[in-house]
Amino acid sequence: MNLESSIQAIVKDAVLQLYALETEPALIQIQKTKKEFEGDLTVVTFPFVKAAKKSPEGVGQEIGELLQKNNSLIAGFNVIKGFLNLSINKSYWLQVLNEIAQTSDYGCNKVVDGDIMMVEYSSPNTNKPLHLGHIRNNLLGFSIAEIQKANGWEVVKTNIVNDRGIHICKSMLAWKLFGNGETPESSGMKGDHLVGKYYVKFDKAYKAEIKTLMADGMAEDEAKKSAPLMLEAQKMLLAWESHDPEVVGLWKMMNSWVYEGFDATYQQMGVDFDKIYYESETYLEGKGKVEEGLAKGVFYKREDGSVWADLTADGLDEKLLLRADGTSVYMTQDIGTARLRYEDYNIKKMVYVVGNEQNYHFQVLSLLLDKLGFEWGKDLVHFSYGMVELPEGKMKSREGTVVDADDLMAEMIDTARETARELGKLDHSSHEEIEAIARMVGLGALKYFILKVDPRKNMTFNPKESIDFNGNTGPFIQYTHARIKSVLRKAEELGIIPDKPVSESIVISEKESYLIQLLSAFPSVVRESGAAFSPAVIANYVYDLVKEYNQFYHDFSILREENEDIKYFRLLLSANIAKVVKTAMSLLGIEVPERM
RNA sequence: GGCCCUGUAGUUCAAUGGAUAGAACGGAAGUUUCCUAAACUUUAAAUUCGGGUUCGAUUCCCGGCGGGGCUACCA
Repeated sequence: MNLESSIQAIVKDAVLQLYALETEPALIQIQKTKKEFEGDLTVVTFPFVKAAKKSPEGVGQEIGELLQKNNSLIAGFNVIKGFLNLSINKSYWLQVLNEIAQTSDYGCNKVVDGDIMMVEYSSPNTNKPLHLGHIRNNLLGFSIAEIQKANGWEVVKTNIVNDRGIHICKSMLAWKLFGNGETPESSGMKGDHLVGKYYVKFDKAYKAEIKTLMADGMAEDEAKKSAPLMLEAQKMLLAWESHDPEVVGLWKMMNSWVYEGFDATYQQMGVDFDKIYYESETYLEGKGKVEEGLAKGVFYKREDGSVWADLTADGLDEKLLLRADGTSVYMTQDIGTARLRYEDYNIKKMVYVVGNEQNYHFQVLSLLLDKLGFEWGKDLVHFSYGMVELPEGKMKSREGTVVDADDLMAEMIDTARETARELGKLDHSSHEEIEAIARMVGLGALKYFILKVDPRKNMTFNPKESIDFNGNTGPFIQYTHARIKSVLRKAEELGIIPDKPVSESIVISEKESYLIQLLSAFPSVVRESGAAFSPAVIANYVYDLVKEYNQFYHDFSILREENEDIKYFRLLLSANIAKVVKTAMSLLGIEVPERM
């Protein structure tokens, strides 16, 4: 039983005794006391005022007195307006610290017991390299997977690679026409970037064709449809679908370049997958289900042969499921992939990490799966996140305003290395160590920058302003961890290792008990972040913790403290803050260095 | 047009219906014989507008204004 629910229970009894008011303990509002007031926990008294027929202050005073009299946990209280601020006994906090210190997997909850959750994220197209939008997707996907693991789920991280379709044919065609046999080896380019180059080349040449056609008097729509390059790309797609060996050979070769590139990017980013699905292998899977739905009368066929779902009764539109020529669309494929996944794994919960521009799609998907009789259709989770925008608006790959993932990560690492050099931080470190730390810090800055924002909201990234390394940033948190580790190393040289409980009778400061209180909140933060699908909850928590610790570090001596018990206590406190920081950051997919 | 999301300091972000709306960057002013100054301290600076519900609204509801998205036989 945690402190908050204990207090709720005691307050419930007090209210019953004083005012004969029956309340649900869970409805009693307990909050952490604001920093500017004295106390640890605050009871909001307004809800009892009516039954008590007294002023909020009076109610607070009465409850406070009763609690203090009857409960040794309460060391004191004060009432301000309708807020009853309770001070908790310091020995209680020391006891809490000792418990935290002895819990090796502190922060992990058994909210569920090993049920399988599948998290789909990344889902790239194989015609261009990953960009900043993918970075947000990948970081959120990886992080939420880690967070759900910490909450007891067995998580299967999955990726569906969009490796077929007209857009893939475009880069293939451009390479065939303009490539002169260029390969990653011959050009020294990373495979995904090389393929992306031809995707851009296609678009340029295609636009030129449209322009020419329009100059000859053709309407724009018509020109777009009849440009020779587009017709050629469509022909290529048909050839691919009929397994034309030459086209398939080209496709395999170029895709293998892309995968090599993606693998490098994923590895640098520190994300991974347990199971990868390829659209080329799954895109026909949904058709059977649609036919089934058609037979059941859930869907209907139009005169031209196309198949539709009528969702107007559910407040949505009509949705196409099979084209007139019998080929499948995005929605059909997602139905098929979902079916496959549930055959492959005993999934209890399916999570799609996909941008909020597809909210409608997933609303429909959920409904369709439900109509098709999948009992899990209704409660699939669309982890919908906001776009990353530039100051001038949306990133547009065709206008060359996308921020490339590889470039950005490399820049961040360079900046980290340069900053460390300027500060003279790593003058005595080996080359390998400097590189490892620069990578941790550079990526830490980037990842924290992205993850601290509420995932649902759009966020702005200004490429001209570099991501900060000071203030509310990843490096700030990493630095604090490194500082603590440094103190712990020095303590170890003195023969002090904080691995035993501390005496619960020593006198500690408000700052110190507040730090313990923050530590004690960690498991519920992890739970809340999992329930809300928000890594930002953890990011904000760990920042608060570290900010408080830095003030403590500045104002208190640790190793120079003369009282041995207090010195030991501060070491134990510091060690456990480092432990929680490390765990919390790992849930964000961010590593923390031992020194920096 | 219809549907959905969104609007907080100059900027980027916080705030289960609760106290004097928190931070960071940027601005101004400080702290280093002392465990790492990527730190710490002080300071100026914000809830788009109008109604409603409530003891109490940045938060919930209605309306106006602004921003974004979806509304493809693309994925």
